[in-house]
This record gives sequence, structure tokens and C-alpha cells, in this order.
Amino acid sequence: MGSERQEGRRQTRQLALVLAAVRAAGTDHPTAEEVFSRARLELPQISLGTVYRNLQRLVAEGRVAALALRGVRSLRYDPTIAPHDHFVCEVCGRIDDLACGPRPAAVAVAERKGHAVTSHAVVLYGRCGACRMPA
Amino acid sequence: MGSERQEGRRQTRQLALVLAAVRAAGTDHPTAEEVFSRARLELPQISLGTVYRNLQRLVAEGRVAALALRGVRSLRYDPTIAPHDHFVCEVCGRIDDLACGPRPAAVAVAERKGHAVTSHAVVLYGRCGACRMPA
DNA sequence: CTCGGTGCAAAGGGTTTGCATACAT
DNA sequence: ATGTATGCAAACCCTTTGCACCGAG
Repeated sequence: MGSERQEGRRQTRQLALVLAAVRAAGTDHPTAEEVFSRARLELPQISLGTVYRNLQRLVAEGRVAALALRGVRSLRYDPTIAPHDHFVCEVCGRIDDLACGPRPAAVAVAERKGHAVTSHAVVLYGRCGACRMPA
Repeated sequence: MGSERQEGRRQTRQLALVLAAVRAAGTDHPTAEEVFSRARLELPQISLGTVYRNLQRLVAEGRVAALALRGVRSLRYDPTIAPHDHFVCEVCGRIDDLACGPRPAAVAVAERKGHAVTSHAVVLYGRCGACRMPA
């Protein structure tokens, strides 16, 4: 195992750059547009379509994670593929990574109902430390 | 408390119909388009824009819940506002409600980091019982 | 040499919005 | 009477896609 990557897929500069851009964002959870902006610094002629295609591929290959958040139209990308949860500040929009504890209790409930659970997402919403300050 | 609903808001037939449509869907977690179709049966001239506006209002008033799912563009609406989790079948798209156990461990982690958590979403992905059958 | 990836630009779908009118209060 | 909600349609935003060319293998 471990060789399932790059079957007939080609290694292009654009792909490397998109991955690098997601990683460079650290814990910022960038949107495709933000990845695009960053990749452009190195390769000005890269196109947004290519960024989307490569993000899709990286997610499919499990090298990057995508997250859908309530109340936000665009997907966010995350270089941290180790399982973890997220906290979203409803005031400033900041997304904070959280070390995930044990698997959610809901997993056992789902399995008892006959479902096979392959992954899960836990997202918390509220006010972050900075946004709790009085106006 | 308890009177915070309908401050200056008007009670219209369209609003009542949108709410009724979401409730009538039971555990189907309908999209706005599906709510629209159902509402149309009673009031053919209702517009999609009105459905969206009323869904937004109902969510804001806490009378209906909205859920964003990975890999799906459209939001789903849920008449069950009592906290519960969801299982999404990645094969057939079915969404199953799950009785939620204790609050996720992540809540404590977030609070320890100074965040105030007001709500959370737990979504499980996998294959539902029916879709586990061999092809 | 091949055929998968790219750039460009247009299409797509879901959701929001501007405006004049209708109607709840 | 007053101003919010509606219907309609256009606008928006994010993402996907078709196509001809490019370049990794």
C-alpha cells in the first residue's frame, strides 16, 4: 500500500503549487479563490479552473480536506488531513482547529441502525475569544 | 420571554405554507426547491424567491434548521429543531436523523480555548443499510 | 508520440436582490 | 394608511465544463 497515488496522473507544476498554497495557508482554511491568489504569485498565468480541478484531485487523493460550513457559500480547504474538528466564529468568521476527542457517540447510533460510517465532520459555532469582548 | 417571535414581522399565507411544507416533508430534509414544489400545490403563484426569504426567516427565528452537507451545493431544511445529528449515505444521498448522545468532546476543547459555543453540527458519512447490499 | 492537464471563457446551479405591487396590521 | 412581504426576473457567486493547445511521461 502507499502506491495508490499517481496511477496515470501527471505531476504538474500547477498541482504542486496548489498543494503548496493550501499548506502555506496553515490554519487559515483558505477558499479556492485564496488558493488561486497565492498560487498566482509563483505562476501568474495559472487559471482559476485549474485551481479548482487540482483542489478536487487533491481532495480525492486524500491529500487535502474540504469543509462545508453553514452560512458560507464557498468551500474551505485544509492541509491537515489528520482527523480533527472545527470551531467557527459567527462574528469574525475565523475557523479554529480542535483536537478531536473520541469518535462522536452518533457513530455508534448510526452503526446500530445498519449504516457503515466512513467519515464524519464535527463543527462548532459560536463566538471566538476575541469576539467575546464587549462592543 | 417567548414573545420574541413576530416583532414587526407579518404573518402571511406564504410563510405558513413554507413552514407547513418543511414539516410535511418529515425526515426528508428537503431542499428549497422541494419546499417550493410542495408549497405550490396549495398556492400555485408562490415564487421561489419568497420561499427562500421565508426559509431564511424561519431559520433566523429558530423554527426550522438548515444543514450544509459536504459535496452538495444546496442547503437542506429540517423541521426538527431539537438537537440531533445526521448520517448521510454517500451512495443514495439519504439523510438519516440520529438521536444525539452527549455534546461532542470538542465543545470542551473549544471552551478551554476561550470560545463560546452556541451550537454544533455532527454529520456522519458512509453507506446506509440499503446501499450496503452487493451490487 | 500520447493523452492527461492547462488556460480561457462560457455555462451551470443555487441563492439573493431590486423593484413595483399587494396586503397584513 | 403604512410599510413589510410578494412575484418576477435579473443579478450574483461559486464551481464546473468544453475546447484547442501544451507538455509530462
